[in-house]
Amino acid sequence: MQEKPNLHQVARLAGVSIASASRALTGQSASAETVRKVRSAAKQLGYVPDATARTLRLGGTRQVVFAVDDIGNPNYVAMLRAIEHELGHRGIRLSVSSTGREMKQTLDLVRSLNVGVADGLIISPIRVTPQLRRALEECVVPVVVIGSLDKEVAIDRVRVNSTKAVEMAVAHLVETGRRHIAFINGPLDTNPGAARQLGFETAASHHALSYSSGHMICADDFTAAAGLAAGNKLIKNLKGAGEPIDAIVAANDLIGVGAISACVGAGLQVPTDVAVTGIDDTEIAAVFNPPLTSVSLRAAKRGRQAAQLLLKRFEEPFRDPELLTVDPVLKVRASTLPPQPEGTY
Amino acid sequence: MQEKPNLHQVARLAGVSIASASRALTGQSASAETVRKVRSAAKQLGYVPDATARTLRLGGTRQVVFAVDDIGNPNYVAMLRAIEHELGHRGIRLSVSSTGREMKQTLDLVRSLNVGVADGLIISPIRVTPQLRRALEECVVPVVVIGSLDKEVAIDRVRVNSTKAVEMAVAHLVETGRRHIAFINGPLDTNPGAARQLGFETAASHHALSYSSGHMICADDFTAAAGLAAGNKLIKNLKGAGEPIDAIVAANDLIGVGAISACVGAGLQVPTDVAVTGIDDTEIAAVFNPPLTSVSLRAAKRGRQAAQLLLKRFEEPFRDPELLTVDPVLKVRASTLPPQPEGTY
DNA sequence: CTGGAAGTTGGAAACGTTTACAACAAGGCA
DNA sequence: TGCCTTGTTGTAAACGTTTCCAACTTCCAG
Repeated sequence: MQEKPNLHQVARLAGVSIASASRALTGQSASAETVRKVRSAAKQLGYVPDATARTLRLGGTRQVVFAVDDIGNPNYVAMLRAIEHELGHRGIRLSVSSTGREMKQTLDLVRSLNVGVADGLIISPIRVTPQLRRALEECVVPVVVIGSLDKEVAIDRVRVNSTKAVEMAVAHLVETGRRHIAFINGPLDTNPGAARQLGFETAASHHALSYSSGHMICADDFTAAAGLAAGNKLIKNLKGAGEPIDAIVAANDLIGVGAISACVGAGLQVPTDVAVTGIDDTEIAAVFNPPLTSVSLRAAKRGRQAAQLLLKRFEEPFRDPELLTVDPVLKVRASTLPPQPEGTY
Repeated sequence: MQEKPNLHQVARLAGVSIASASRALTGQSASAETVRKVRSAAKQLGYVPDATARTLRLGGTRQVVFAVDDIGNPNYVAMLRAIEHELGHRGIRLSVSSTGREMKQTLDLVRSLNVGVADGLIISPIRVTPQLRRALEECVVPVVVIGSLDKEVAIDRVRVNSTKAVEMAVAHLVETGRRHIAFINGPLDTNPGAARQLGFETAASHHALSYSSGHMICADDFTAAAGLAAGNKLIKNLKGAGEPIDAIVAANDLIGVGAISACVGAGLQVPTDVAVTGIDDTEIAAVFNPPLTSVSLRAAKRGRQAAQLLLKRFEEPFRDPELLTVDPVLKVRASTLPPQPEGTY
């Protein structure tokens, strides 16, 4: 820890005015001699310009905030990496905020942007209240939303059809011979939860699957631990009701992983007895035991696109808001191998 | 997006000087009448004080940076949560930086602190070069290191004995009847990698285990994918050499998870044929299939302590640097059940 | 030799806030 | 009444930077 010198001291040491010192360092018009003197003085003192003062003068911290509910979810980590990559080489720092389930924290965060902490916000909220929507609309810096917003608002947005993702998962299970499919969702009061619920019900009726309310259960959140708990409960309930299942669709990979553990704990083989699918296609899916079939929601691509939208808006603040949509893609792995390997026919 | 009003406008609307306006809002001496007028004017305009200007005047952005190599590692997420919790209710924002394996990025980050972007840094580096050590020493803001630093430097630090953690893992395996133990480490040029290597070799000789160099392999990094690749290679090598193993110690949970997948892929049952242990006791350990025995390195506790050290240093900038040590604890799960259940004796 | 162009320089203002200081009013006490 | 205390207010300086503007030098063409 050392005291940091300021431009006055550099200028004094170089024997020039602070205006000249500033120009010499920022590369404005200055004589070669002045530049040399100032550079040398700056180096000698270890001078670095103060970011706060510069920000105040210039307007614009070169910082963007990325806000998610749970940074522990690998899905968001994938987004984060993509955003960081996109913004990083433009000299923009990324500040990550894991807001958790407290809506107040999220609101505080958005409001804190109004005090000039950052130049922009990329947010992927799972719960959207009217307050949050208003806060986002009224934000003094550009906002890009990854996900849903219920009502149309004039904000740049990247979305993915996760309803369709669930439908794809169900279709895949049906195609590989499963008919008794259960669904472990996340909380229904979240946007992803609601969309996926719709997807399951649509697909179930489309494929004329018979299912009862006992086939659907909601985990407390989108984590593996919650998935395990919900999976245990689901299996117990269905066993009690005498309704066997041969497949589980999980609302995301973490829940899916928890569900597999629940199956194994209950003595059910995956995929022999029960097939399991996840959603998100996170890193864990490929290395789980067995590897988890999952529907990719293209987190990295969405992150990249969100960053690009934000950059575009920096350039042209008054563009019409844009809505980008990416399509889910199915990744088949061992957790949904057919009960009798197809090769045996 | 709206234009943001400043204090001048509030003062003008309230019919007072900006000094009075500032005092009224910050709660200094001001008459009830003035406070009322200013408050009302501020609310009417939607005024929020500008953080940059305030920072410039007051000194001190209320922001701290947390830097890690890979935010995708749940271990760091646990630290992050603890730090955020500790700093959050003191009104300090936490900015997360995932520096990746590029040393240059880390150096840039540390240097960027010298421009006044944040008031402090908590860093958990896995590779420490002399340059990095120097940059940390010369940093103008307080730094707390979670992890090793090779040489003693005058910086607050929280450490854990991960050498001992590996020894505990090996001891546990030996106690449960394993004798042919392999080790999948992370990169040896990292501090955790080096410490764990030492731990394995110490423990192996202490328990008089016979092992060849073929029993030790290094994954490319501390991820599950690298663990899977290394696990595959390890199994193939040992099979080629005709050296069977009955246990694998992995340098962290992600590698451990990858190792289990490798075993399963090679037709080895876990824990019946091969026991596997991880390190870190991250969330994934409890929900994996089978649940992974792991040695907790108390990530949350270390994060909390690091945050507290930083806060203490804010209070007293010239305290002597402190070194806190936490002890690892073993969490036994199904991945190391003895080959013959102990109950059968 | 003079006028202007081109290039360089320093003074001072600005960004938006907080606060030291002085001025002022009101009130109490001798 | 005069003096001191107490409380409130406004002016102005400060934080560290960038940049407008005017002044200065140098040089060249007329």
